Amino acid sequence: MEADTRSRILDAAESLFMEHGFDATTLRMITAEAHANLAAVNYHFGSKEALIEEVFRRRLTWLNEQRIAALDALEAEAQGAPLKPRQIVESFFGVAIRMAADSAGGRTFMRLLGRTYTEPSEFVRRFLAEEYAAVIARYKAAFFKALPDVPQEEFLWRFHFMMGAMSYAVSGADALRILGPIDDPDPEALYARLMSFLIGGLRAPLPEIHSKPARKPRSPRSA
Amino acid sequence: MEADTRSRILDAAESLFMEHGFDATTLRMITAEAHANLAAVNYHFGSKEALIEEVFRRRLTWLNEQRIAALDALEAEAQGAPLKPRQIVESFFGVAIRMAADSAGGRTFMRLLGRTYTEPSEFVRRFLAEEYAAVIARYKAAFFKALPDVPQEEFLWRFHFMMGAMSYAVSGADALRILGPIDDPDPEALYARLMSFLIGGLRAPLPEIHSKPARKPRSPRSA
DNA sequence: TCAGACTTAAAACATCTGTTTGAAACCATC
DNA sequence: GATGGTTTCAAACAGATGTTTTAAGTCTGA
Repeated sequence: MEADTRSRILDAAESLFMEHGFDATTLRMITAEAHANLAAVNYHFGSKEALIEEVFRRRLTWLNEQRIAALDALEAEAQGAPLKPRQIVESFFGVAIRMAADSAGGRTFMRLLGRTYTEPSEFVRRFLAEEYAAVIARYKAAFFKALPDVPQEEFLWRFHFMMGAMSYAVSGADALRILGPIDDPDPEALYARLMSFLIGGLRAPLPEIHSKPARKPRSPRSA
Repeated sequence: MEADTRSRILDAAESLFMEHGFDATTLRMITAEAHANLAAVNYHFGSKEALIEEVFRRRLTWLNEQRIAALDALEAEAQGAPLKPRQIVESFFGVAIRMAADSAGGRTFMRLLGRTYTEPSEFVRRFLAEEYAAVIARYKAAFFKALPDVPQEEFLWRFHFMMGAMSYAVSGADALRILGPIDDPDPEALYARLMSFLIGGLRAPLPEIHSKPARKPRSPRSA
């Protein structure tokens, strides 16, 4: 019934990081929830930083392997022809949404991951960049091939926007409470909704960019 | 040149919160950057929590007033007719993007705000919900009137996705580094890009949702 | 000018932080 | 049963944290 100490610590840390953030979560909170001794974190992982990295690694590696495998399958089937944008979007974000639908721990992890992209802490961002390097390169190439008429810079921003929408999608009802009461999402419906929105945004007409700066209202400096 | 202590503390706190997050930013870091005594924070604001709230309040109040004023103007001009979705989106997110374009402190603040929507800390979320209550109610009403064919729940999710995209848009190049090197955005170009994406997503075809009575996630086929 | 409020300053407060220590407990293998 | 490596445990560590205290400065208005 009880997993080993190492796994219990990872589960507790994942959940608590999600709930309180990295800095506000103390090792004492983690070890208490994991029914482990305080020293166990430093024994099994070496430091709190190393624990944070391991919390991400154990799921993120699998997640990105799934993404690459999905892209491999699509490209094999296409036999060198460009993929449809929708296929690429679905394979990248679909894997994530499916993981978020996993009640076990995937949901907690995806919500944690979503808010970590914009995490201030430098070492976390560097770590994420490394973990993502391979999969991002593959998907960038696939998108550029699928949308040759879209300038690269333009597309990168759209991809960035899509990540933002996805992040909020999995962060779910918590942040949505600002907008008012809403049902907890059925994963299938959430997936359909997000895909529809993402494809709509991705395929939107390219913006006309004027160089002339518009007048802006003055914001308050101090009060 | 030097503002008073209170303002210097607010500016320093805003910048440091943005860079390191709330918990990792200590009062000693803030007062050092503000060239103020450590006790000044508790003297002027009462506590660290109250300081955090004041950092948001001084700009957020103004921001949401601008939003309501923009909506007032649009609705006066329309004389009771529904607004165009694009107008509503532009007035809500345009104000924010314009504030983010302000080099003084608005940019720092908007980036801080963007990542705070998903902030774990309970008291911050409650505070934001209160600050947003009025403006959200107004915009919800305007959107429902402009898009009567879109179910309310559907729209709330799309609004949520839009907030996510906007949050990532202003968080900007930092998070984008994961995707690879990219120029720091010209505010006008960023505004045009985001608007194009948001409108595309908002106007996307409604997803076909195989309705929700299925409580079981991951059930591949059911009615 | 002097009193009284407001503001700054230095130091100390109790508490909490991540980490380390050294000994006990466990557990498979001989 | 003894051995040696692995894992747990309670206790302590040095340092940092938000907050409070007490005293000194600064400004304003009569």
